[in-house]
Amino acid sequence: MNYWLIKSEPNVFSIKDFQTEKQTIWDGVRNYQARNFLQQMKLEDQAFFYHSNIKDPAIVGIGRIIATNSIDLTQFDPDSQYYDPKSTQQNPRWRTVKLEFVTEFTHSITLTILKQKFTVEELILVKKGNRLSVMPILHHVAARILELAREI
DNA sequence: GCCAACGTTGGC
DNA sequence: GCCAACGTTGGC
Repeated sequence: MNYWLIKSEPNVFSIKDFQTEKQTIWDGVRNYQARNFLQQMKLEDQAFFYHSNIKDPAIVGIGRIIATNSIDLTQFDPDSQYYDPKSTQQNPRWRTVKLEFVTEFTHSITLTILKQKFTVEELILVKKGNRLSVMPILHHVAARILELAREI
């Protein structure tokens, strides 16, 4: 079982929304590196849920992968903001996964804390200017994040 | 709201 | 294939 981190702007989709809706399709990813990581996700992998683009960005909870490597249908929808006119049904560009809500941390782990606890090599998230919205998390880093979620 | 960092686009 | 211009992300 592997760990990932996915970013979401809480104004758009928050951990509370996730909890309420129980499941969500992680569509709209339009970055090749992030797409490739989405494709590598396996059933039962877990994803740390990160709130970005707010005053105190933080890891706020966890989701679990319940469907892998699905076609992202929004790429074919001209009315979607994620519409990609260059993608074809024969050769779809963009993939997605389905996630199930697992937990919201009682104490979220802020970016400030993450920067104190982890190096850029351990956790690319803490690198200045990093914009990757889907990334793998090393096992030992995941274990320490889970500890932090209990300790704080 | 600013702007650094980065990815993408398109002219050449 | 290079790279300037542009658009977006996201921390601050």
